[in-house]
Amino acid sequence: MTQSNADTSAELWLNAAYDLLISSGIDAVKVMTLAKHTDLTRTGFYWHFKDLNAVHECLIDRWEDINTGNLIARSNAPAQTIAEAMLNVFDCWYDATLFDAPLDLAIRNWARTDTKVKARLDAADASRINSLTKMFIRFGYEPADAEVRSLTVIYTQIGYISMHVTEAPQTRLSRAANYVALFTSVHPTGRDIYVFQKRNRLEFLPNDHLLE
Amino acid sequence: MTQSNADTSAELWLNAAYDLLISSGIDAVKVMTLAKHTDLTRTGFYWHFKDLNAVHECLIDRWEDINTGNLIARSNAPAQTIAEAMLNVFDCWYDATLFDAPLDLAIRNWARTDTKVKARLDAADASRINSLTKMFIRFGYEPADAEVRSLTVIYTQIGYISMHVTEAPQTRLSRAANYVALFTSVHPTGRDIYVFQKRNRLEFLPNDHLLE
DNA sequence: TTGCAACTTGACACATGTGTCAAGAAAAAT
DNA sequence: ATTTTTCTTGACACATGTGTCAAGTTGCAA
Repeated sequence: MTQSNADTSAELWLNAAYDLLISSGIDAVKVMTLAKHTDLTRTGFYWHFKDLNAVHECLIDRWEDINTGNLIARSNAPAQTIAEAMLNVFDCWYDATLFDAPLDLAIRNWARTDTKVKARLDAADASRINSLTKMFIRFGYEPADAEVRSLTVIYTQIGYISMHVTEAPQTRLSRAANYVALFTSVHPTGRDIYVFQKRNRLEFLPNDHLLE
Repeated sequence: MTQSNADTSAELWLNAAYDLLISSGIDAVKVMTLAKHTDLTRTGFYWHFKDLNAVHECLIDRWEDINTGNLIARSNAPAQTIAEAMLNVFDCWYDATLFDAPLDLAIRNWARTDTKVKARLDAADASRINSLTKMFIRFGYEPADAEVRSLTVIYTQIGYISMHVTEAPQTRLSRAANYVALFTSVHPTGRDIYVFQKRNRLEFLPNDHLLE
């Protein structure tokens, strides 16, 4: 599935590495295994990459760019209210192109055994929390309060991923409003939810009554 | 730390395997590595165990006995009210001898790559949920409702473990009442909390006003 | 003191994995 | 038409890991 849109064969190798990392963890990402999955020869790998570690670096870079990158970008998106700002961040959990949850989980498992990865994960978590904290502060929250709220957002999201929860789209959407209320202590307006729903191309459910 | 109370050297091997599983995952549990950690020789391992797989089985058995075993036992403990029954189950999250959270997490990661372990994990989860569901049903909950509540209990707990959350004892205790209320829709009495607190030898906080 | 349980030492055969190298083949670019 | 990029084939040296075996040691126990 991921191999389909590969321009170069370097991307083929990378995509195979990505698939294996997601499905079986970093210990499964081996040159021999990658060769089987790409239908290329083992030695050809070394034409593209110095060694296995080079691919490892690429995987972490991809994760950092997509996940931490987009989370920070969404927390800096312009908004009139904190509810609107929070829903901007929520895009990450509703749009798979903005936040790769399986990759985040795989990186977290990898970090359990690799100190270098652990260091980059800790740095990423710190900058994610920092960016969210700044968002809350922009909307008038006290710094200490803002940080606790940011931690709660991050913890809840990581817990959700770890549990591999699968909810029906309706369930997910209906909960979004509750989570916003929980995290910000401000109830999103019907308009906020409508815009969020439309932006994420979620199914239109019979909840137009939410509109003001 | 775990090696201290080992009677036989078979237990020494098992404890080393346990420590490695917890800290670095099942891929780190190798005969050579175990030999280094036990200060025994590699070949001596085969005097006690048929092969590596035998130790793997022992680890899963230990996990099943302690975690699934105690969870089911606590959900069957006698209680007057559902709040009391729920707090009986909560003992597992507050008493490390009743439920080994790091082991549960390690087994869950292992199950991601090993289908046999996945099968045993699924079976364990099913019987945990089944036992909790029966508990709710005993106290008059509708079967469908009882199952959703059981799932919520399990999911919350697994999420908590996955996040490696560390809370101050006061925080943990104060949240227990909230969780009971959330899971059962019944507020525990001051007496319930007092008994739970005493049973788990938690610090006595200035909350005697909770008593009826 | 005899014997067994609990090891150690050192070897062997085997599998899987890494990284390198030399000699090519196939296709695309110039 | 020739060069360059993108590979393949097959080999080599090496490391790490598994499982087995033969022969010897150590310490406790009957």
